[in-house]
Amino acid sequence: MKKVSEPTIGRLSVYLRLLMELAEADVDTVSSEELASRSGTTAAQVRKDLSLFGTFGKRGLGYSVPELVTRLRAILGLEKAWRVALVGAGRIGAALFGYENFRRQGFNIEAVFDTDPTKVGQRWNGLVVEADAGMERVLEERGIEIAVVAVPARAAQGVVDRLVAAGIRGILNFAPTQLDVPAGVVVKTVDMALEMEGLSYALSREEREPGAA
Amino acid sequence: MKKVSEPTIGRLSVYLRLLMELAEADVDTVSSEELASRSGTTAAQVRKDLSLFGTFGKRGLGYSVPELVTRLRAILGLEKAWRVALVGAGRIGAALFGYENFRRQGFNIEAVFDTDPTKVGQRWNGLVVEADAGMERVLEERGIEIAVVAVPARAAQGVVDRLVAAGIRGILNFAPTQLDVPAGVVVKTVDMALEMEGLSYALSREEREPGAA
DNA sequence: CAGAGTTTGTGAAAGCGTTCACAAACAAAC
DNA sequence: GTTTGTTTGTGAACGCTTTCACAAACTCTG
Repeated sequence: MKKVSEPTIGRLSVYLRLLMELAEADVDTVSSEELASRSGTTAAQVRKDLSLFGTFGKRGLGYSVPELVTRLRAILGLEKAWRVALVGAGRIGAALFGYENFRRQGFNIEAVFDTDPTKVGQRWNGLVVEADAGMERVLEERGIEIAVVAVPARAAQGVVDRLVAAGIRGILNFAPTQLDVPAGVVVKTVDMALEMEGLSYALSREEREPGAA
Repeated sequence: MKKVSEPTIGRLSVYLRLLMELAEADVDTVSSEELASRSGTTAAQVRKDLSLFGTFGKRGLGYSVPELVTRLRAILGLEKAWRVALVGAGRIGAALFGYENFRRQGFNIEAVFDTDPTKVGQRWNGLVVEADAGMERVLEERGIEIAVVAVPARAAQGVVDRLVAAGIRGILNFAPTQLDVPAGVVVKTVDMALEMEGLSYALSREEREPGAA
């Protein structure tokens, strides 16, 4: 199998989302052109992305929506339900916990941890917030596979070290900090401040040299 | 001025964050090597990134921390305070509202909007949640420059159209959907589900072909 | 069933971003 | 002041991703 880039995987997720909408609307066939225009890319890009994983289309017709949904879900590993733990029961943690699109794709939050004694013991939608101290044991007991880190930046590396030691190999990080993990552990960072600074740059730039962007 | 890529801007933000920490610790000089190892990139990359905007270093010595902080803040447009509106007073909106790193870099949330009548009128840290209907007027009155869209996906495009019509040219989008905007308007999307699916892909892949990643 | 019209899959070309490698510039030591 | 050691700035090479372009494969119509 050829090498697959990060951006490609991101686009596959986008295609999948669109395809599920199309399936909902009982559309049964879609062209690369249609998919491209709805996802903000080009038809050639769509075909290249898909061709990395097999040949799913029919020439002269396009792609079968239900089939492509199935294929993409398989490719992205979304056929199983993932067991997820949330570390940090602050506002970001709460937002994530309530995020619909999470559960819908099979990411089930099955544990919530925090250090704050006033938060420990609270019920979140039927799930009890647990003390940070017992984290390793709970991760093991519940077979957690993915952790979401939503703690302050200065605490993040420590948490991550513990998660890695406990066997977690996938981490979604919200702390605005560089994390070091051993090979074999995957970290994705969501950095809102970074995105805002990207906006700031683009807007300042337009004021300085109009029409440049 | 040469063309500057998205990834470069992202790295500049990271460098700035590190430099502010160094400044806090009264470090006054830093090498590209040091900056690189702390930000997870290479020394050559750091120098290339910075060289796009001028020559800030001293050969044989490195970069002056305070000077580079100033320069980066200028480059990223962070010398001014940006007036930001939050559209959508749900959980994600609440998380963002309380996000420290936002205000610290000069992004001031000066209006919050929602359609839900039970939310309108609530006080958020001294700021009253306003009805969606009066959005355009408030944006104008308060000179809002950047909007954060934290509404359900199906409502996002409509909100964005109104924002653009009202003169907003920078949008941070949390809705998991493709947004169409005219040229000159910058949209950055933060898509948590997408990142999770990236994790799912990487983890599934490792199970199928260990050591591949 | 033949012909006209679509749409895919994919090598090849082009475009970008990263890495390399080294001369130039400076600091520090003696 | 000279030498040794360090670090920057940058053209060139490299590698990866995207775009192009078109033959092959299929549909649909009459």
